[in-house]
Amino acid sequence: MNTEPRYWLIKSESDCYSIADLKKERKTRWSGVRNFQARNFMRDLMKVGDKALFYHSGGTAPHVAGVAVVSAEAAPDVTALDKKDDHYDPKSSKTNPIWVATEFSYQNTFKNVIPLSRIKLDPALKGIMVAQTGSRLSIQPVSRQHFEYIVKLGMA
DNA sequence: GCCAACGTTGGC
DNA sequence: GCCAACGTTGGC
Repeated sequence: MNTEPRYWLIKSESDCYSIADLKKERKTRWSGVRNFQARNFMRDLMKVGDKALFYHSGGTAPHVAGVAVVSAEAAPDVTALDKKDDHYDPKSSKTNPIWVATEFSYQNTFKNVIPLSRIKLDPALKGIMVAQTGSRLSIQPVSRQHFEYIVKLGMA
């Protein structure tokens, strides 16, 4: 296995759950992920203290809005077991939960949001996964360099 | 609202 | 195990 990712990008539709919501709640379970690759990142690699760019997808100008920190490791995603929940998955059960969620805590909100269009244009961010067309993965590893660069832009 | 990208499902 | 069909994500 290659080096452990320590930095992430997590997507959320801003009118569904935004960084302002996280700020208000202070922390949240990142439930509702129904993609195996994204789940595996949470289950196998995310450690308490890992940092994540909070990305708002959807809307007219998708962007990175701030930073969240992993504050608890993966635990079964209870929304998969709840028949009334939008993310209910009949294949999951208490004994075989299938889906998990880590917990994220609020760290900060960028002074300037960093639009995807900006990310795509910046040579320093060449190769970042979120800028690749059709990159639908809702949890993505980010290199330390790219993470720190975006945070610097966001807080400048 | 359109459509490209791509993950998942299911027939064979 | 292949691959076509289907569904979903998400940028535009």
